[in-house]
Amino acid sequence: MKTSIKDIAKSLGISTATVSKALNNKSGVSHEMRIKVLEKAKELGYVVNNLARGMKISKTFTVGVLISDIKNPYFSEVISSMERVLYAKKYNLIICNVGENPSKEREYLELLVSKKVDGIIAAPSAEGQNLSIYRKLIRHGMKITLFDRLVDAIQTDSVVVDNSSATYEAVKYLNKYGHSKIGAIYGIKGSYTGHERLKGFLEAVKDFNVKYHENWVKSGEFKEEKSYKRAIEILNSKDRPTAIIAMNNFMTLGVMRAVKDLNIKVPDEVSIIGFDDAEWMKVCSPAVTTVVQPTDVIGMTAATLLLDAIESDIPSSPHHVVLKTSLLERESVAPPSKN
Amino acid sequence: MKTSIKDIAKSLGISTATVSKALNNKSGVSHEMRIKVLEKAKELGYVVNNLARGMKISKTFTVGVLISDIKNPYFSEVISSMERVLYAKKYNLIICNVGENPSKEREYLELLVSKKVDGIIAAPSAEGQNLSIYRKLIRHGMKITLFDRLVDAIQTDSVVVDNSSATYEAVKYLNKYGHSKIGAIYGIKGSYTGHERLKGFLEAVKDFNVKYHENWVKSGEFKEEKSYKRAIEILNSKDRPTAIIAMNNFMTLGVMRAVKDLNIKVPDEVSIIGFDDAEWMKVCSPAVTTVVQPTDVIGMTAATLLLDAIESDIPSSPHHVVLKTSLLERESVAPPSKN
DNA sequence: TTGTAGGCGTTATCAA
DNA sequence: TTGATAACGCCTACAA
Repeated sequence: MKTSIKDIAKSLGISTATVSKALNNKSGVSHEMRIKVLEKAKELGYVVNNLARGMKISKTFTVGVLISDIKNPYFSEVISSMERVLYAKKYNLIICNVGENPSKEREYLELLVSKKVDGIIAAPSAEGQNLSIYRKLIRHGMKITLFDRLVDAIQTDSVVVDNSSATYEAVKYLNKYGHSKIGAIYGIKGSYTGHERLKGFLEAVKDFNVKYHENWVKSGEFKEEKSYKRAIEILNSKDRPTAIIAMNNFMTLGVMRAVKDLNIKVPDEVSIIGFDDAEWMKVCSPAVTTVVQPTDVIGMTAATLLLDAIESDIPSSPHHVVLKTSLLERESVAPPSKN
Repeated sequence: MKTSIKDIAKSLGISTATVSKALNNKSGVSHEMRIKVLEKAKELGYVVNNLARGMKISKTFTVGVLISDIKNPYFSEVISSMERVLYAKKYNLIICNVGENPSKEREYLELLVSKKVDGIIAAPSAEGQNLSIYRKLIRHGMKITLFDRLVDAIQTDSVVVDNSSATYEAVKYLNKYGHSKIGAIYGIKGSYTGHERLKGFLEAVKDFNVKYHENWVKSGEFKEEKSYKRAIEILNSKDRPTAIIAMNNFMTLGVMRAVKDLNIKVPDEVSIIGFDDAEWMKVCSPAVTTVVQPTDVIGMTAATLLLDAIESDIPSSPHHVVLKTSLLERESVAPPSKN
């Protein structure tokens, strides 16, 4: 536990330099000596001190992962996938769960640099208050990969999904089923994903001549409870839409709870398209047709991008990866009823 | 980014000792000097190097959290709660997602000691192959708090839930509704939670004179797919039970999918009690009556226990906290039908 | 092949 | 109040 290379050296009557070389498979040690050192190390229960090591080689094999909510299955799936690729290369990850709290984000960011992480993977806080900090970090050489929420103003690797075309396609799909009165629960206009998804929706509404009514399109602020209330309002309006699109997993849940509580038959009376995939969407009745994000690929890509940046010394221009979402057809969409 | 106290010292024409004292609010610096140092530090964008610091003070403000699956909402909820209390005291957490892979668990454990974490919160791998390692770590002074899966053989703080009485109560509840033919999908006998939950079930079966049939009680190995298959088998048996208890969230999902695919009405034709709570359980039809674990309290307690152990120098005898589960009544239980 | 010694950035002890 | 200096454990020229 607290044995150092000094102890090994002393007990073997050799120098710490030799021990270090032996332990790190460097040249300059005889085979026999290396064996002896390795054995002694095991015997003494030696474990390298990565603080000292990191200080010397300026590398900690640690990366920070900054997200808004680890309870959100989207994030835990992405993290799980990141962990897989990072672990394969012996990197650890420090989780920074910042909610939507910019000052917590700031504190964590500073903590990460003080701990000398080799890089950061971040889904920056929605409103982008800390843009300048990210920029400063990058300028100072910190490797950063952004995901989920893209910040155009930051020149660095990023991974996002085709948010606007995702909702565009959702509208198109509903339209093909004959829907021309489509409502939506969107996130937050000021956030990247919120903005993009709403944009795609509105474009499609225009392109496909879908009726638009401001009472049908409301913000659920990415939250279940808000969405539940907004959905109730929409569904209770006199001339209600025949279909509703929810723009993330929590909001989808809110909408589904709303139709359940109002005792509205899905998809007979109203069709629903969700966003993100979650276990419950396949067991609930009806199973929810939804736009799914490839969380596994998102995590892998982000981690790989960061690793590449860390391990290559020549900084290349930023890679911007845009991944495709797909519409998973289940049971919550049908042609509108004829009344 | 790469300014050190040396830079501050030099640019102010003073010694690093003074700078250090000023920065750390230690006595032995004049007020004026402290101000000057603080200003210069900000001007130069100084950030402490926690590797060097940790090396000196033997403290990293980092704890490792070792779990089997971060995608499991049980764990992500617990972690979220741990993060809250840890963050409040400026500790970071390193996530170790080990699946059910003992060698990965071993590697991560070693990584954690090499990174000099101040403590470890762990839900040890099910079969307990690495017991001796945990024991050795504790003997060497590492602070460890176990949760979810208790290992009696390890003398250290722990927090678990009253697993056996949880399933016992579930049977009792069903029995009160008139069920005397009750099936179960349990986890893995060799694991702590798997064992305990099955034990409580069997005890209740005996105490309440519930009919027992080995075809009704099968292992879902904590997995959805297995449980789905086992549930299908149970439900297709000629003399099937009138109620089924599933013993974790994934297995509950498997059972619910099974009844859905077999087109069996719940709770009219068969009653179901799940384990753990998840979003989907409240939206699916019927909403699932389930045994819920207080994930929030579990995480808080484990983190607090660890923090206490870290921050007190006199080692006290281990605290074993057992938290209560509760049965959340929703819609999936009714009296058995009369055929 | 092996060893010596300096330094990574801090903090802490002891003098000045 | 301030400063010089020795660690913490490791790696790495460079010298032997």
